[in-house]
Amino acid sequence: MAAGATHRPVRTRCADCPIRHRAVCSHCESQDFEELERIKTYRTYAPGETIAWAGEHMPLVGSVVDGVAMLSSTLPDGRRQMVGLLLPSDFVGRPGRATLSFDVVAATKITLCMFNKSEFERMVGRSPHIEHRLLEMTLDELDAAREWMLLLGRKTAREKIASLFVIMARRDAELHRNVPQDGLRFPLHITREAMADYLGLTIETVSRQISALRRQGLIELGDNRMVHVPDFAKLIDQSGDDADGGVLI
Amino acid sequence: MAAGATHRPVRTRCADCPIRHRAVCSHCESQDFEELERIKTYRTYAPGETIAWAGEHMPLVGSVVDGVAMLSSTLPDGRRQMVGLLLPSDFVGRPGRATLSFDVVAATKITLCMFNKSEFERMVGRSPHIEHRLLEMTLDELDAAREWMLLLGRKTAREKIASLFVIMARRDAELHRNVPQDGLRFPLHITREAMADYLGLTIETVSRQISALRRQGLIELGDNRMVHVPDFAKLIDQSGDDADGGVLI
DNA sequence: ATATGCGTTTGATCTCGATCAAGGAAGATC
DNA sequence: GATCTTCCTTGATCGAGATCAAACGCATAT
Repeated sequence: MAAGATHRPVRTRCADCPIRHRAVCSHCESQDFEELERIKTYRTYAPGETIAWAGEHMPLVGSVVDGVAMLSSTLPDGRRQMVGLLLPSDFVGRPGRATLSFDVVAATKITLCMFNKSEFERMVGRSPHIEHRLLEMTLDELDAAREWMLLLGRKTAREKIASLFVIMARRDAELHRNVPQDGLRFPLHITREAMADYLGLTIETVSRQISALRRQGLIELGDNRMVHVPDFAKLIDQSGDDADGGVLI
Repeated sequence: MAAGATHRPVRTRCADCPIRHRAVCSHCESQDFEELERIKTYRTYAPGETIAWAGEHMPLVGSVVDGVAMLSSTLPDGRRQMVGLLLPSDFVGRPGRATLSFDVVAATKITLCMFNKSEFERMVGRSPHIEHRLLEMTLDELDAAREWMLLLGRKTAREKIASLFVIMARRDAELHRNVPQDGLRFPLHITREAMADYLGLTIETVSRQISALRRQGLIELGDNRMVHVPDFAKLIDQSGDDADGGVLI
């Protein structure tokens, strides 16, 4: 970086790095980025493959580069609940913890960008900014988990499906910054089973509700699992949430 | 502290401090404790009183000294879901965030120990250990929220009630370190409505399931809202979870 | 004593989503 | 091209929990 670079926070984005959206000084922290770059490795998993089991020792942390992974939890009799959806740029792993609390499973073909956890932690120990960023990200995840508790505990099947589509649409939009024209389009990578596990429903109910939304013209399913939402506000109406602020974020 | 105090981490507990269970060096960090002591204030709320509204600017952080508070979320049409139960020693507030995401409501008469948020944050900025501890606590809350997602999405009414009792019993036991003799005893402060909001049920279903557990001798309700669990393992059996390790933690 | 109010319990009935069952669509594999 | 296999859809039926309704226990107020 040129001499005389100002000591001012800048917001950078790096989908391949566990610490994304860094709002720290790029000048004094650039060496962190470089070190992260040096130690990173990529790994790809097939759909359905378990990336890590709950309770397992997990020597890596990282982030999703491409594809979708699920955090899920299973009761002794096999009932399963997804407790987190990991989309591109999401953090994977538990800094400062030896083991995972939940299974991590690839929902689609997925590529992760991984770092050795102890090396990452040593870096964290040297740089309080990274720990601060980790805290921010964890608070965001906690908020998302709690929003999901409202969905699981109090929403109807119809509202659950609509909410899922709203969330997927928003996540896709913030990733691609595409300007909506004749409505929104986004890919629905995950299977009916994954949706059911996420929403606390059965696949039959998921299928029926999607059919119903389709019959009412709220969504259209195209090729390659693309979903087209002609009127996003109408979909939000079905989600049970406040339509605060209208479209997208 | 005597001269020659060793530079060794000790685990201390301070129910009145937001940073509880500190596993840091008591020698070099004692000034943090002292500063926390200096700026703390107490405040008591009546049952049902709203401590803070979602979206509100919250200039304080702190922790529960005595009583129970609820974090809850409400849909536009009034359906409510509790997304967190704040028991004595739990942290309240969002360090580094301007506003709250959820309502904070006193479930019982409750006493909080509060700190000015910006003063607290200034302290956090000076001491990376505190931020580290905050991250740990937030990760714990995230795990708890995700456990609860499994309950909300996949457990039956019976299992939900049993799980709640198991959690309350464990929380009480870890607070009082009472040795179980003829089973466990703990106070059930919250109303049927609060339980229903927590479990994603109606008060009628909560009442019926509690009556059923009582008829089967799994729990007994005594005076002053005390619950007696003659055989904790049998209660865990009803919760749907693995009976891993048996009694208590 | 009676009234008022709140939390709780219990009963009767209904409904939404689960369960059981069958068939269809689109790739893979041979 | 035929046959799996996997995922998805749709129909018929069932049942757990919601809803509607009434009454009880217990406190405080009148």
